[in-house]
Amino acid sequence: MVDQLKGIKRTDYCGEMRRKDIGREVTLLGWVDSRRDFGALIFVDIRDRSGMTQVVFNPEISEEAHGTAKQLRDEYVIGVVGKVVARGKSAVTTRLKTGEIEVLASRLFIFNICKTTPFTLSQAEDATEDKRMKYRYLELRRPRLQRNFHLRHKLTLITRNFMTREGFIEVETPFLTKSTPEGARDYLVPSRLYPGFFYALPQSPQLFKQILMIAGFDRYFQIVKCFRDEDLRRDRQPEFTQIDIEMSFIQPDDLFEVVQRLMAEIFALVDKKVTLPFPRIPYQEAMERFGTDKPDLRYSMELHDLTDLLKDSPFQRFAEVITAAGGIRAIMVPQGSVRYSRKDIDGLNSLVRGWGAEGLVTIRFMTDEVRSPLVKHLGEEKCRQIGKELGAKEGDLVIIVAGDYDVITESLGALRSHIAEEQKMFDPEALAFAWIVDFPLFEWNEREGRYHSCHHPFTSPREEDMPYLKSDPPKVMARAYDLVLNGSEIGGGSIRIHRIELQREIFKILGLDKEEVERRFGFFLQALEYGAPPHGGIALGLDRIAMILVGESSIREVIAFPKTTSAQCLLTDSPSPVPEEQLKELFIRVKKPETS
RNA sequence: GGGGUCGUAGUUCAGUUUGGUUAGAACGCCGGCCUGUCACGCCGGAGGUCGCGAGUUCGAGUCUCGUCGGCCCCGCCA
Repeated sequence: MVDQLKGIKRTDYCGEMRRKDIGREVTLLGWVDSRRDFGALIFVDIRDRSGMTQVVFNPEISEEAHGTAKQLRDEYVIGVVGKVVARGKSAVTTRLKTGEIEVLASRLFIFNICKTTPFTLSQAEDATEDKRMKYRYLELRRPRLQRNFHLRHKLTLITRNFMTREGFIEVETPFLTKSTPEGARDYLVPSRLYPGFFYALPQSPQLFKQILMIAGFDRYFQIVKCFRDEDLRRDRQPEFTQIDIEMSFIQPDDLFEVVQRLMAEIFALVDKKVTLPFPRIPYQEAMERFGTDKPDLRYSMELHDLTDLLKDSPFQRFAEVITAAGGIRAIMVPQGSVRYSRKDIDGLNSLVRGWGAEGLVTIRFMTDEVRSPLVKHLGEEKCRQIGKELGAKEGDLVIIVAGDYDVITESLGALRSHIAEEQKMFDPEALAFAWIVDFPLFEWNEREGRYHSCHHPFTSPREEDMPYLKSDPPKVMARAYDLVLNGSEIGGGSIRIHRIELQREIFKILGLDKEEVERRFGFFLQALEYGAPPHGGIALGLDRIAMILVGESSIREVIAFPKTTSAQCLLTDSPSPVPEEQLKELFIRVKKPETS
């Protein structure tokens, strides 16, 4: 019933045969993608990782092969021996890359059968995501994911080759390492040999790569898994891959230059041209213009400040906001008055409310008419003036939000990307890179009543801001930078602190006492004392880059075995309980949460 | 932790607004016919815990409450 592989060897991949192969005898090994049975004549599309070929079973060629082909079902694993022939003129198809030829089968082997699959592989119609994850091996068999992982492979290969050519060497750093909680939640690994002690999986190899600089490697990189026990998102998984880079004796420009060329090589994989250098936008400016620190620059629709224009407003609500030191900001949606109905605008309104804003006010610029609730408060002339300020023309829509400065900025930022997405206001194939620079070094944490590092505590302040370190910490800018692509943060890094005095001072400002610093970072501070060179680096999110490279909207599509948004693996059913014995060995007793 | 949304045949979905006879369609699956299909076609057939659990009701896929799961977002992600 089922054949042995014996000496059967593949001569060709299914997707690679062309006219030039006509006349050859080939052996193909793969899966049945679909079967069309005409009784005497049977057509089977055989698929492997390269693509598909149509195989014809004709009893006049081989009675036996034809008889066996009767039994074939979707996803059976088969081998076909046959002759490559030209298709008849009317039978040529553009459906397949191999559409000019077909294989006339003389022998057919069935290596394995297959149960009826829980979803149809050969059709684009998508199964629900939990099914696709439970049967991940079937999902991965589909051409779309095959392509994603082939591209991801090329991405890592290009990166390794490029970095090597640039003089970087890849050094592995430990996965079982020290917990340094000041950041994301750690994944912990219990130590068997030291009861009650734990390793932590690295959130990033940050300190190791800095130590490698101290060790004189000069240029390091690593394609490395990182682990963060935080909630998941479309572009966030608990384990993810970084292209981790560190360089000695550099300024940010030296790093930007290398990373930009790497990006150009990566996106050349999909024949996309990357314009160098990438624009640089200070953090503050990004917030003001786009309402986010990771702006999507494929479209404009920038935020405009109307606070000055409306500062003597007769409209009471606006006056109140301004008195309360808030602001009034707006965006202009081209043809928004045409595209958005009243009801649609209600939807946008609840979106900004979700961001904490009180609500939005619109001005619709119609033919010879301005329609807005503001007309009766401000007059038509003032509304037209607002329109002019934002460059609104007939058919356009101005959306105004007033209130607390941060709230209106962020909610308009969210609105901006929501509208652009919904109205398809940009070329999805475009690439818009930018460096976001001049981040503040610290941010005030209300809950803990102390400063936190915006980036991480090893980030160097700007030289010119050093005087404010003690007197006015929020004023200090960091030598930190993010790399943004199409509204995604795909990397972040900084010039590091390499002098121990400064490092100690930063810890002090962060409110960490000396003992605590010693316990957590002592090993690192000690290293800094032994000739640490000036250095800096970046970590690039490989999964996010891969996602954009292949054109997916979730990194799950570029991770072979991803987890659900509740951090489970539906394929292996992890996490799962472990036998008592195993826990005992680790000196662990589990205390289950109270179920109320 | 919070908000939204989805859950009906193997799969994708309709039916839920306004409770009412035997829960439908397409694809897939099983059997039969077919020598140029590629969304093959034609004939016939099987297939349902309407996510799960309570409740309201003479009667629940439909209403209420709870719960589980997928996805999206906020918080979180140095």
